[in-house]
Amino acid sequence: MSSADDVVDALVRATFEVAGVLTRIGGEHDLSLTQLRVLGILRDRRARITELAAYLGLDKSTMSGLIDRAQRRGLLTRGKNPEDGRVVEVYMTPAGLELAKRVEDDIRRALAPATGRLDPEQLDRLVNLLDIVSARSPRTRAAPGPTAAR
Amino acid sequence: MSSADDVVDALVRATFEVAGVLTRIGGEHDLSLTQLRVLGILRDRRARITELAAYLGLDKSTMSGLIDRAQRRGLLTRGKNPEDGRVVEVYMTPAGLELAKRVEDDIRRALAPATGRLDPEQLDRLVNLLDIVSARSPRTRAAPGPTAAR
DNA sequence: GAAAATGATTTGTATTACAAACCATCTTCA
DNA sequence: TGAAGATGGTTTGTAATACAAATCATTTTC
Repeated sequence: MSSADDVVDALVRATFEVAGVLTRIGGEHDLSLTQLRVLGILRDRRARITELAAYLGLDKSTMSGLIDRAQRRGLLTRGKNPEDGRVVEVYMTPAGLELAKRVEDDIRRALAPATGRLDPEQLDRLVNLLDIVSARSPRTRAAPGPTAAR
Repeated sequence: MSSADDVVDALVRATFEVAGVLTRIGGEHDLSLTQLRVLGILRDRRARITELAAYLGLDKSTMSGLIDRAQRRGLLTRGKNPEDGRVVEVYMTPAGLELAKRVEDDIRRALAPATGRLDPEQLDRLVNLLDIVSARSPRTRAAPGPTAAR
């Protein structure tokens, strides 16, 4: 059985490919891959430093610096937690949200040639398969209709 | 149509997940994600500095340093090109090949829980879909037999 | 209320990355 | 042929990323 090996190859290849696109698009907005992720996470919620660090698998000191620079650029803000004086909550500024939206659009545009090679059924299948791989199954989709057999 | 958006989400999520695994496994062997890629590329062929840089989307000066450190660790070697005195060819040492193999095994092991959630047919489908996304279609597989409909 | 734990920042060091300047080796072509 | 330009790498300088250890401030625990 070579499929198990093949899928690792394919996953790794796709990973580097997508990561390359993300790095390029991020770079066009002066954002590193990590900063891109931070913006992505903070798009719809605030989070504390340690929480972000744990989620991204980074040291809290690394996170501190990352937040510093993004804050200096006016993309996000540090706030206090009224319940616990030690905690720092991070959330996006309007400018940050604006940038995040632009970047997201660019990413969709940049990946369109790749995803565009798939027909709707294949798209659906790929989403489902990736969700399984990411241990996110099953996806709560907009259309709860008859999704391909699973 | 939300599939086109969903697939970007799924791809990005899977990318960060796989990249996280690669970063972790690499780290266990004191290898950055980039160094991991370099080893992966040089596993079965030699390459010149500029070639590697172009392939990885890095500056040649970055590549130079990367090679420096890997060479200092005894993982790879710089050689001359007899046809063109300017060119530096890079290739793995036995120790580098050894390490690359160990890392690859570890990566397969680390991804096994994720890929293991797929049955053989799903594995096959995922490989094919990812290959299409990576503009690599169709894959020349070990088993040229009746692959699932495409 | 002192000691321990927690959340974040600071400091120091290595790596990654880019750009510009530089050196050596081809290539071109006058 | 021999100077000018192009090409392939390295060096140097700077910034960002990342970790670890030390530090500071604020809870929590006993």
